[in-house]
Amino acid sequence: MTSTEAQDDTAARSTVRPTRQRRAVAAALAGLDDFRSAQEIHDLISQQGGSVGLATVYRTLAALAEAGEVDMLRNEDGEAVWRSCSDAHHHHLVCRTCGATVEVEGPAVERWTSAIAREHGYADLSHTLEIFGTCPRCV
Amino acid sequence: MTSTEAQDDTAARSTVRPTRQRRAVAAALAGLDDFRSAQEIHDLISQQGGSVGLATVYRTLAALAEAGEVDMLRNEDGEAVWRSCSDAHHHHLVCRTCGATVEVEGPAVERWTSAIAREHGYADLSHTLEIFGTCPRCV
DNA sequence: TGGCAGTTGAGAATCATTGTCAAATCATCT
DNA sequence: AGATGATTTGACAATGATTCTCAACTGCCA
Repeated sequence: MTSTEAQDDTAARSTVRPTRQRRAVAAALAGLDDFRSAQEIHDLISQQGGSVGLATVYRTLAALAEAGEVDMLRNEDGEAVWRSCSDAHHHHLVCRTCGATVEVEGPAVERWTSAIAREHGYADLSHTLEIFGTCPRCV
Repeated sequence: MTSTEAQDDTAARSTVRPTRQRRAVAAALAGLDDFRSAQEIHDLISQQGGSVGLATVYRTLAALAEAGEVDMLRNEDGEAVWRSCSDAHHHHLVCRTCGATVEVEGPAVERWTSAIAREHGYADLSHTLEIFGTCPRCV
């Protein structure tokens, strides 16, 4: 990836086709505002009468994450969970119990991580920052 | 767990026995300064002539992590990796290639996360913050 | 020195995630 | 409409990490 994002002549053809399945996954995500596992999203689609293979759900989620349309993070059990998100770089405040999520931004943190990394000569940075807690509704 | 952490009269006996296996794991960790997977630690012990079951390595690492003597985090592949650590709360700057790690502290970040969480009414907080990059030695 | 709670290990069992590959779909060209 | 080649899908196998099971083993203290 990251190479021929092309749209030349031949090899062009954006490749990513908006199929029924992909739309189903996107729709399921759109109807949620908390992080869910691939299994849960798969089940959700089934419950709503849809039918999409689990493997396809994984593939679609991976593609969406790659495209920056959804965020993927690992809950405290190490399981991958997804959620649709805004474009800008941000982090999350996630309820450990119900999954309710708040997107938060921390420019200062971004600056801090860059500074620390630079200070130690690390390049090609990335970072993870998630806050877990119990939301007000879960007492 | 989380129940009878007791230390009364009878049931007392700190329970955790320093066995050959546990010492081997601790020793292996002591000889490292970067994050390693349970498998790697297991292999390392074997290479040094020791013999400890993989399940035991997992159990010991979990116990050490619980006791706060080692840090456990998930690398970008979602695999759990461990490393001996200092007592104080801190975060890590980890080389994506060789695993070289720098412990870093960020009082400001701690304050920020608390403030954000409080602001949204979240309680019983915890957070993860890891910085990944390529260390100077790995270009 | 015995007895027992705490431990261990080998292998089975889970479980999330990814790979395989033939069948189904699509977009486009005739 | 019909042919055609590329993409996508899905059922299922394959991986791989982590946990569970349970009989055998071992520190420890009386």
